[in-house]
Amino acid sequence: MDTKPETKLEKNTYHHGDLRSSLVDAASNMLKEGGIDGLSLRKLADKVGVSRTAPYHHFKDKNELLCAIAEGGFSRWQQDATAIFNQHDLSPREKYRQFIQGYIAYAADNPELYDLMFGRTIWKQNTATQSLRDVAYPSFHQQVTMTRQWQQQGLMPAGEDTLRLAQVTWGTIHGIARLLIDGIYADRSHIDEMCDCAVNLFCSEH
Amino acid sequence: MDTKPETKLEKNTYHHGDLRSSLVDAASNMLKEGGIDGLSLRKLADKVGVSRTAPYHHFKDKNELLCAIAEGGFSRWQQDATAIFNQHDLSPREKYRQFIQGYIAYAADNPELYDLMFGRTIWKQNTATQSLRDVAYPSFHQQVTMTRQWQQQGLMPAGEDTLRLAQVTWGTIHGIARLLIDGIYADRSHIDEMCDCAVNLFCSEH
DNA sequence: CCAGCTATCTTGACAGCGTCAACATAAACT
DNA sequence: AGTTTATGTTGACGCTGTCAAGATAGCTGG
Repeated sequence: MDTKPETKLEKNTYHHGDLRSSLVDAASNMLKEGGIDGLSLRKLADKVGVSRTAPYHHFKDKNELLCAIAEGGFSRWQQDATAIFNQHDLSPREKYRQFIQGYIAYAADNPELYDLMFGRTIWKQNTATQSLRDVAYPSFHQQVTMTRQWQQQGLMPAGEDTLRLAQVTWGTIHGIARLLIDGIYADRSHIDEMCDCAVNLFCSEH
Repeated sequence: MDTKPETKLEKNTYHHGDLRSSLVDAASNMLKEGGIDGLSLRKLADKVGVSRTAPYHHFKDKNELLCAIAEGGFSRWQQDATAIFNQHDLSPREKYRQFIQGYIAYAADNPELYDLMFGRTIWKQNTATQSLRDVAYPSFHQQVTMTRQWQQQGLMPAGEDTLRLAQVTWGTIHGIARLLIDGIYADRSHIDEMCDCAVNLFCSEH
């Protein structure tokens, strides 16, 4: 035999030692390649070098694995987002522009991951893990919090109900992201112009 | 045997007679029930009363069947849309409000169909049938045409590039529709308020 | 130090899926 | 009437997710 995949610290033991995170890592790559449907638990197990059913000792089913992947996606996006928000010396309007540009860029760079994070596979079926919820819900809620702030800064119309405004503005960037990653708008080259257009519509005159 | 599904005009012949449209009909229902993944060609054939592979004489593969279903979805939406546009005695603003409300209502009433029509299954994989393209592309393009008209009517900002504006406004209603049918915004009860909010953002003062 | 418990990994099996190949039937055309 | 063509059938293959049962190894208590 001896055909096990070698890593630096390969122990080649019966027990893998760190299978769970290895699975999430490899699965994230597989997701990137072939999307949710292209992510096969059997191929995944094969890639990591364990038997078909080994993953089932770390994830109840495919859904739980997907939730784990999505969780990582939310964490990384949260980092990107706070990096944008923490920038100084930027007008609120410019900061908002960068935010939605960064949002769509994240989606465009990780289309399959975005589809997993904000797609129906997890949310429509209502199969989100608790730990995924713990990461995702704050991310959803942040959109409302930020919207309130933007209203207070005079960037967005104060007259509108904050929740509705957040839903519409997030809906917009989500919709643009989806049109992009779903292949309806093929070219990324116009993203910037679209973001500018959205900012013009949503934000009061500079 | 005699277990064939009976219809009024049941001929019980070897040849079905109208299998193709029967398949599309039954498949549309199945889609409504279980979504794209829940639509199984084998169950479908069983439901219609033919053998597993009979559908393959009418559709090259599952994708072609899906395209045929989507085609019907576009036709029906086109009817709804023109009905809205043909209304008289309505201000442009009110007409636009009814349009986006109707759009989202159509999506909410036919979530799985909408997912098929505007989802990645068909467009990302670039597997749309020619006849589907012939129905879908005009529908996409209409959004631009209407946007230009709305700009000329003074409803939407004339300064913005028409194509970008169309992309952003369509992106918005598409995004809201998706958030709704993907189970991220669970309740339909706030649709009207969201539409009002969107109209306020996009359209100049009445 | 060793017995036993538990976590982990294995092979075997099953039902469901889309789809190809080969064959059967009926209708349509020459 | 005879042949082609359209449409239906059964059989088979490889893929999928997942359950059940058995094997191994590491941990924990006596």
